[in-house]
This record gives sequence, structure tokens and C-alpha cells, in this order.
Amino acid sequence: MNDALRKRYIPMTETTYYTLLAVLQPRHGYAIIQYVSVLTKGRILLGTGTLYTMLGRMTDDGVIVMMPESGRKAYQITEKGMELLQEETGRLEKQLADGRKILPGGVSMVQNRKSVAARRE
Amino acid sequence: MNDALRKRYIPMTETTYYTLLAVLQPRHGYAIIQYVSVLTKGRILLGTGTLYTMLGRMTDDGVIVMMPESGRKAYQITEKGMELLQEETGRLEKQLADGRKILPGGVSMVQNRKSVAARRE
DNA sequence: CCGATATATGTCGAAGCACGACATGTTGTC
DNA sequence: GACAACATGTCGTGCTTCGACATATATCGG
Repeated sequence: MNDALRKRYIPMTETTYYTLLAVLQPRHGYAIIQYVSVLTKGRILLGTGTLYTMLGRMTDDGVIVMMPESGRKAYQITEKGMELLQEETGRLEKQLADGRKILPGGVSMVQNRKSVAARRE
Repeated sequence: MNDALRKRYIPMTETTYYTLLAVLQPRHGYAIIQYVSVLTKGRILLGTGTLYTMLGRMTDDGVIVMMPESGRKAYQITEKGMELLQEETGRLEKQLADGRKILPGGVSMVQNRKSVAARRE
């Protein structure tokens, strides 16, 4: 796989990752925003500026393809995109494993104070 | 915890995450670079520009503290920093879980074509 | 004692990315 | 007929990353 592409996309931003997940099935821009919002339970709300800029760049890079579809534009991931998604997933696993290895005793030790309750607001 | 701080640090970049892991114990700049390099088996090589810029910002934000130590400057994580690290670890878990949920059964469903074999190069 | 290498800290500028603000048009519904 | 939801896009700001450059001391072999 192209090395320049890997360098540009890995590590991948959170928004890029979720956008690629969304276009595992063909979806148009607006549908991507909604899908990601539902998937993350409202945690990630993509701005249109972010999304369409990103879709343009990804199309240029051949990571996704655009197929016009009665007025709307549907996007879908390509093989290149799939490879990047897989690779990034592996990287995330490594990072998380490193964190767990070094962080004191899982998550339990953090909850020695009211910090968890306080995080609610 | 401060909301502006959370907004600035989460999602956290890979380099920031590893730097915070490094200063769970007091370490000076150069030692951080080496530690992260060893921890990631050479995958991440922090540039000095990245590192010192980041250390300055983090010190300003109270995420780490600096204590002079015979010519060198040792840095260590604060409670704020700990909270951010924990929160980011949780976010990483969510992202990875979302990826696994949606990505076709490990690698298998993608293999409707010769893509997997081709991925080897 | 000289040069190379490792240790150590830092600045500067270019490039990339996220994102809010703005702009526009359609479709459906009350 | 108006308002909300659907749908796509541009532009500019600001922040971050990171490579290139700058500098200084310490250590060690020849």
C-alpha cells in the first residue's frame, strides 16, 4: 500500500475514522452526519465544513468513491480505505494496550474520589 | 473538571497521549523521547519541536508540572492530567468498540474479493 | 587534546485539519 | 404560505504537528 497515504492517514483523526465507518455502506453527506451521531449516541456531531472538506480530500486520495444518485451524492469506501481502516484499528489497539499496561490498575484507581460523579455535568 | 480543558485535549493526539503516559513518572524532555520510543518499539519518534512545544502548552494548562532538577527540567503529570488520560482511555475504548461492532467480522466479510491476499504487500 | 557522539533544550515556519459562519436550494407538512 | 428538516457546499480562523535549524555540555575513544 501507498506509503504517502499511510503517512497522511495514520494516526487517523476521530472524525475521519467514524466517517470511514459510515461509508462502509453507501451514504450521502447528510446521512453520514446522522449515522455518526446515532452510532456515538450524540457524542460526535460532524460539522458540514468538516465533513465536506474531508469527503473532498478522501475522494481525491481514492480512499472513498463518489457516485451521483438522483440529486444526492453517495460515498462509499474503497479497498484503499478499507486497508487504512484496518490498519488504524490495529494502531488503536496498540495504543490502548500501552495505556492499560502503564496506567495504574485499570480504571478502578481513579474512582477514589468524587471525580466520576462530578463528570456528569 | 474544566470543560474548556476537556474540549482542548479530547480527542487527544497520539503524541500527547504517549507523552502523558511518560510523565506518570517524573521525566525530562530527552528522557520522554527515549521512553516513548522504547515503549512503542520505535513506532513513535517524537520530534523535539513537537515535544517542547507540547510541554510548554501542557504546563500552562496545568496538565503537567515542571520542577527544575540540576540543569535539567523534569516534568510530571498532575491530577488534571490524570483525569484527561483516564477519560481519553475511555474514549479510545469506545472508538475501538464502535469499529469492531461495524467492521465486518474481524476481516472475513471484506474478503469477497482478492483484497485480503493483495493486502500482504 | 581533539573530534564524534550522546545528552539536553529550545525556536521558527510551513502545512494540515477542524470547525463555525455563511450561503443556497429542495421537500414535506401543518 | 411558512417553517422545519433535508441536503450540499465555501471561506476564513485558529490551533496543532513537525521538520529544520540552533546551541550547549558531557563523555569517550584514539
